Amino acid sequence: MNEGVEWAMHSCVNLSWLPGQAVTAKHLAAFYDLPTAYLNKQLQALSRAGILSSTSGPKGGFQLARDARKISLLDIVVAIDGADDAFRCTEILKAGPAANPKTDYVKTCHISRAMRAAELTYRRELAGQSIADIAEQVLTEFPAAPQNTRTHLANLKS
Amino acid sequence: MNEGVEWAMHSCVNLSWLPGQAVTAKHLAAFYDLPTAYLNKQLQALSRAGILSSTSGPKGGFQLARDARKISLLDIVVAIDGADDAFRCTEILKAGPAANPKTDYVKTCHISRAMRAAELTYRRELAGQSIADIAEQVLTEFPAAPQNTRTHLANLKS
DNA sequence: GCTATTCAGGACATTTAGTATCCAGGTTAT
DNA sequence: ATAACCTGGATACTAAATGTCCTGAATAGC
Ligand code: SF4
Ligand code: SF4
Repeated sequence: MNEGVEWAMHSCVNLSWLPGQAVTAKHLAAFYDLPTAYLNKQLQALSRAGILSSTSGPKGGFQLARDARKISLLDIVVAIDGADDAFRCTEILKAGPAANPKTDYVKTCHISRAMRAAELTYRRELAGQSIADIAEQVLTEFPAAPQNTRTHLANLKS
Repeated sequence: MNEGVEWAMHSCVNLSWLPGQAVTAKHLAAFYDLPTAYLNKQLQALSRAGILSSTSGPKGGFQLARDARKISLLDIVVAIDGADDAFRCTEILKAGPAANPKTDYVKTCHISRAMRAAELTYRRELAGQSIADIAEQVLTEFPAAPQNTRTHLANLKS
């Protein structure tokens, strides 16, 4: 899985501590010492997916485009890593004894179906977890986290 | 995910139609028109994992090392694709405001935990499906499948 | 208007992982 | 002895992930 997924999730949690405030890609990158230009690409992907909203110009940056409760971990995975399944059925059955060009083996093959079923449970689990859920868990364990994040970012700005 | 997983699963189902019979890598490859040497590597991995047993020499080949009911889809995925999670926590928190070299973020980070939980449901689903289950489903839908597989292989031998 | 800041995104370059081939060595049935 | 077959290392090729750079467009502040 693309490493940017991790960066994106962390960045979204951080942004959830700063509602309505635009944060530049440079600052989000400096936060975890990530390559700015590359993180920027991931943020653009989140923006295209409607998870973040961006504003150009000075005082511009990124912020959550909607309530953190409405942003699931699956949303982020799909935005960064694509919607493809990990298991790719290449329909090798087309060369086997039951070959039939008209058959869609992705749907009929039982192996393909079993793998797809597993992926669906994976996605269902991720869809049930939102950025707000994560933020709430962090808040419970580390009540100072939001303030720490804000001051850390403020120090970067200096 | 490694393409060999699909080859391996298909090959295992085929082998389940021929219990106690050794089938060469060449024939298993010809069955679906796969690159022999490369499929051979996957079969070796299955062999090292104890899923297949191999015999050298003429009349040699591969066969299931244990009852197909005891071979789960997860066993095959792990043997071919490794046991690593798709989501790799690179512990970027170590560069953040709460940095603490002693902390194992893989275990403490809530994002890491959420992703791990999803992977576990994925694995549980795959662990619950065996090669025998797949073979049984195929048999129900296509009662002639085992015989077709055997004759197809026999024709390749000629 | 001018300038500095920032996002948007295409064009690369680099690195890593997946795919594929080949060969030399060991095993075994005939 | 020979031919068939697995084992595993070495190597090449290809695709994908990772990372950098540069141009262009938007915009806040002066
Ligand atoms: S998973 Fe099923 S449909 Fe896909 S290539 Fe394998 S056998 Fe064919
Ligand atoms: S899993 Fe959590 S702790 Fe680990 S690197 Fe990702 S965000 Fe940081």
